Amino acid sequence: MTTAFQLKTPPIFDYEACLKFLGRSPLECLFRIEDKTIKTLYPFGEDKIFVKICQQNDTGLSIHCSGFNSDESTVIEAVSQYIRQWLDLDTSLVDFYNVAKNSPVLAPLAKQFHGLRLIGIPSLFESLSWSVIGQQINLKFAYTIKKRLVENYGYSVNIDNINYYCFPEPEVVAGLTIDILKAIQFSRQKAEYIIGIAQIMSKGQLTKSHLAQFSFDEARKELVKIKGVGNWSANYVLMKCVRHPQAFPIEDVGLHNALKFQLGLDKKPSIDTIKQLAEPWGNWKAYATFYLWHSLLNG
DNA sequence: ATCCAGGCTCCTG
DNA sequence: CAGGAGCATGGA
Repeated sequence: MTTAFQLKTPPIFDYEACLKFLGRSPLECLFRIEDKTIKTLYPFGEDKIFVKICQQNDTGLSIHCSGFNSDESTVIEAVSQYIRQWLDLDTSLVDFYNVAKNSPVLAPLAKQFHGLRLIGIPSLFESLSWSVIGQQINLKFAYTIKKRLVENYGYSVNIDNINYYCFPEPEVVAGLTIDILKAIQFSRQKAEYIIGIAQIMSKGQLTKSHLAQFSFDEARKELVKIKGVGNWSANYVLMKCVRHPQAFPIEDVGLHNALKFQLGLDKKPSIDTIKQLAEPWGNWKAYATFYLWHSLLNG
């Protein structure tokens, strides 16, 4: 079946700023951007819904869905929720910009990227996996590994001669072996970590809804218990998936480099320096981090 | 060739 | 708890 609808956007929203972040890697394999339209395959139970998103006008996005058997109104609701989470459409940015105004580092970025939303990763398994993959390797290589994992083990549909992919399900990854993952250039450790996470999740011992019931600090402690998930990864997931605004991956090299550049330092700032610097950001540390990451994109 | 990359675990002191 | 070694491997 096919359906189309409009999704209202919040007052402070810049679709093209979001597109720029989404388009940051040519190796991205979970969605495509073409003519300012985002095309992706959204797993919704048995349905793998082909979703096209484009800007309709200043107040809304135009959403087109196809390839589903579920009830139309159910699909519209689910896809709406998915996009609102992905593009963070339900957050008011007014307070963030007030905080940014008083921060020498953030003020210019807030102006430059006005309307940019914290692009998330709604799937818990995907966000955890991506955080593990991204540990201590350059982003290009991380995207390459993700692509191999997705193309080999993710559900795919061919539409207009192009393959669209869903991130692999935990049940699938739980059944893989370390050697299989090493063959697509996971390190042994990362292969162990991601299979372990997949096993925990496929057994239902870790779910996003469960995690969402915890406070930020409780959730962080829960995540850090998982082998392969340290403080950086936990904060990354809480920032991009569970969407705690105070999540702050302070050990992040990209954050360090962005601060170094923004502050005109000759060295990367120390963790202590960053702690002090970020203190006034209060509950907007996740957004601040995201804007700093975005400042590293050129062009 | 050398250093770096969106770190983590495990071991010491 | 803080600090450090070892890990693993492509990119620039």
